[in-house]
Amino acid sequence: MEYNFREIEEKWQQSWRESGTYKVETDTSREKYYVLDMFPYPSGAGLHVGHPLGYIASDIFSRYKRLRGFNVLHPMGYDSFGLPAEQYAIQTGQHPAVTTLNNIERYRNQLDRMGFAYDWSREVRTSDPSYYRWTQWIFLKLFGSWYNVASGKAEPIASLISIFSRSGNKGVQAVCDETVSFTADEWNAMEPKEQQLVLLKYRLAFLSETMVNWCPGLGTVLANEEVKDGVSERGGFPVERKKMKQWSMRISAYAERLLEGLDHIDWSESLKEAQRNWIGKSEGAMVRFKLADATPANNNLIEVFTTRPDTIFGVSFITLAPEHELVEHITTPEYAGAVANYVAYAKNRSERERMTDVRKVTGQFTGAYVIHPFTGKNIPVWIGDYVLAGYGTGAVMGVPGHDGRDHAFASHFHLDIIEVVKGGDVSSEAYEAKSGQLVNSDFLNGLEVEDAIQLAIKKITENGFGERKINYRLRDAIFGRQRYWGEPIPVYYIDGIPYPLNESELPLVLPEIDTFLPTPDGDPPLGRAIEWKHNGNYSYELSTMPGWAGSSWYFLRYMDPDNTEAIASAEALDYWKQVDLYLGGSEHATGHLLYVRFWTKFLFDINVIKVDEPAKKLINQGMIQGTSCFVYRINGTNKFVSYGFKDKFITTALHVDVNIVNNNILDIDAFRKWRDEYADAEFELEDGKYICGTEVEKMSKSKWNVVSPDDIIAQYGADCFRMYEMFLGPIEQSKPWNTNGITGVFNFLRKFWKLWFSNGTYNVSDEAPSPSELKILHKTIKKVTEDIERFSFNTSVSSFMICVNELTELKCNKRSILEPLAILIAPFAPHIAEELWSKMGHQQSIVNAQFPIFNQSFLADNEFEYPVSVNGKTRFKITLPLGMTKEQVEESVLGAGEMGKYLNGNAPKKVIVVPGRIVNVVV
RNA sequence: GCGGAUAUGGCGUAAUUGGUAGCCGCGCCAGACUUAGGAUCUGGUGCCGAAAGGCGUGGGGGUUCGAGUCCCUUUAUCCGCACCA
Repeated sequence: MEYNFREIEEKWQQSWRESGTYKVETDTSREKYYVLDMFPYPSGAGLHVGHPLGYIASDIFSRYKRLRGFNVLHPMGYDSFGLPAEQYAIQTGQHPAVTTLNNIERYRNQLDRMGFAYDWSREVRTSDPSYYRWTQWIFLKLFGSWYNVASGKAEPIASLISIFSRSGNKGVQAVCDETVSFTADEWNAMEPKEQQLVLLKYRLAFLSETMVNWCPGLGTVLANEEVKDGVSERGGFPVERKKMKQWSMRISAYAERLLEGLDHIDWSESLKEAQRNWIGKSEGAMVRFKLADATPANNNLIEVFTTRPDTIFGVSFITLAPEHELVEHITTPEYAGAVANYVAYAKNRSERERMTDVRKVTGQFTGAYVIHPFTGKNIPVWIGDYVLAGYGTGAVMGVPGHDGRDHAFASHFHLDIIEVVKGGDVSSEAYEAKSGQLVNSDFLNGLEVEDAIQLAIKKITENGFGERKINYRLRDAIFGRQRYWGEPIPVYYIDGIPYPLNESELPLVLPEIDTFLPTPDGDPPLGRAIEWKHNGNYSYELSTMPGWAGSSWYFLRYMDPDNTEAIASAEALDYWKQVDLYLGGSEHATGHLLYVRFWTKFLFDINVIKVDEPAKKLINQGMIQGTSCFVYRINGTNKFVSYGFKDKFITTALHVDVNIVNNNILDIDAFRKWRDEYADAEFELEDGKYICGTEVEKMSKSKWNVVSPDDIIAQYGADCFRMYEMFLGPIEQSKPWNTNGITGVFNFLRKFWKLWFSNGTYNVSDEAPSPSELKILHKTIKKVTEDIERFSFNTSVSSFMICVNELTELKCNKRSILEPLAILIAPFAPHIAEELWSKMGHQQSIVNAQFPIFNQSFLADNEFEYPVSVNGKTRFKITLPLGMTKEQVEESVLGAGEMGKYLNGNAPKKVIVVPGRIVNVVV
């Protein structure tokens, strides 16, 4: 009987589906293990060979854990709200729900063919009202909470209201927007509307006037991480900065906890580093400079943030961001025109330009001066677009001697450069190192930088010029998208004030609309749902939630996906707790993975869950890149030249479908048929062939380098595909896709299969195993177990190959060896394992078997060949029985005849014995 | 500029704590069976050399009896962030 993977795989996939093999229940009598894949956005292109890499790895691990007796939760679902389906709807009119449904069906089909052990009864879809009802519920909780710095957690807004009515906001330590202070009486005297506006500044989900990344091409705002190099990540449309009234999430309240939590989770260092970087904690001081001429705004003060308060005596100017609110108040009439011009210039310079000529120094003097707090000297106030409005206070103290950007600014505008730290030549270049002695700095003179920083902060604080301050780069997350295909924000407006829906009114279902474009007067598409009103009267919020909303808590929903009373039952939440192993791409480092940690911490604060990190361990699978192929068209013609001639002409490289290229040789007939415009293409060939150029790139439809797993599975089967993807290399490494070695894996599976058959018929014997067979088996058990535990699946595949080669050589067909071997391979190649398992007479699925336990005693050899090194070089070998003590080995080696010629009757200087490994003699 | 990672045969890679570098697979070479096939089996395959032997983990240096592994330095590639005060 031949290895017929097609028949086997179809048979078992059907059997698993019908008998619910992978269904999991909450079972408190057993130890749980939760393995999660980052759920996919179901795109129209379907899966390519890169997607399953992580899914296969997590599947192997979850199957392994199950064989080890754990109650394993391993679910899958879809992040099914998103822009592409909506863009498609705009183009074709097809409802995004329909597009999404079709895509999901295709994904499911492809996933099923790979034999994954998902419990599909727990599937979630973020676009399903029964799911997003709870996303909206979490929004309401966030809306109804504020962050109390004193208790270090989120609290209900009611507690804040009661504080306000008792003692105003003076003693309240909250993370909030800037507010004026008020007393209890003032609070109680406020109109309800006014009170709501104040509360909005404290809520964790809040509405505010903020600078946003506006993308006219997509007609929506985008989050910082959705903007790359000044254009939108999806679609590549230009993005501009714009002030808009927007929903945001006060993630900044959690900055410190998000940072601190990284120390307690087992995530890759590079990923943690990326998050630390994104949070961007810096310690320093807030310093206030008094304006020389009185200005009504802001108590006559300019606040700056600095990490180098020690250089306070080196300040020779102050720079404000052009958008800084004080600019218009402090500018003197003499400079008003120039300042207005500069502000306009900076505003029109797009994000992209700002990024591309970072080093271009521009700025403008305002005519205003501040007074140096210690020296009393007048210091000019400038504006410059190297200062960012969004970071710190939007103002910096210019210390040209010790900051490169300030130095460039001062040099360009001929401002004073004062040396205050010794160690460099400040006339030519800023000395930025945090070491050296302070000079020209009054009470700081002679101190080292570290000490000077401390003393400077002390003096600044004592004199009321400022205080110690920790600043974070992390910005609050914009939460509204002016799009249709997302969760409606469960809020309605009365008189411009947002009010939350009642929990009982959820879900607020997305209304049907006829066109998915903004309304003629510029409202988001939801503005087209004219009848859609709260109580028939009040307008709902017209923006929807961003893509990350639904994915920020989905790991919890899998625990109890059909619950209609809560996000999940307390029982399920208590049992499954958090994800033990999370697998996904590193591209989510500063997006999804930060937001999901944020929401987890929030849900922890409000006692919905008992853990405050979503995933204990996280592995980033590498990306499988595609190999793009190129043809070279001579410009202005329909003539294509082979790779070797491309530099002889002026050519344009064009992507060509990799499926019509074989070994870099273009199938010319297929190319002519590929597109009408190429039907009469002409070619210049090399040796009668058209050679394509290649490049390794991200696999993508637009690059025509997508390889679908379907073709591979059709040719070699899912088991082979799974093992081959693992065999390619370490899971975390990115690598270009190629099928060069797949025949090796396929041959292995056939050899493996043949162990159970002689001359084509099933033949397994009940004979007792020999010591050498047991040794092979246990060597493999040991290796594979260790490999799986450390996620080194490529080496496990190698171990299986060695094992099968050795057993084939021994013609071993003994049940006592083959049975454990089948279990061992089951996580990797579940179909073939299941088939052989049932051939051996088992009624129950192999997934319920027990993973074989390694037994050291079968490995023991009775002798070992020691390589004997003399002065580090291996000179000869000596065979000794195992189990000798260090001293016995040493004695035997020194007594060996060959040792004599190195010793010449002298005693060795030193003998190093590593039992069972090596002996080294130093002479 | 800052941060992170990687570097081993022709190729993908392996080498738990420093202990015989190159497992396994691909490719290649030779042979067998067969006959024109991208099939199967057997043997070989880091480099130089006829051999003895020598050299070998991006380069240079160090620690050690012994370094792919530890330390310093340098180069290249990839990824993330980037006027963050």
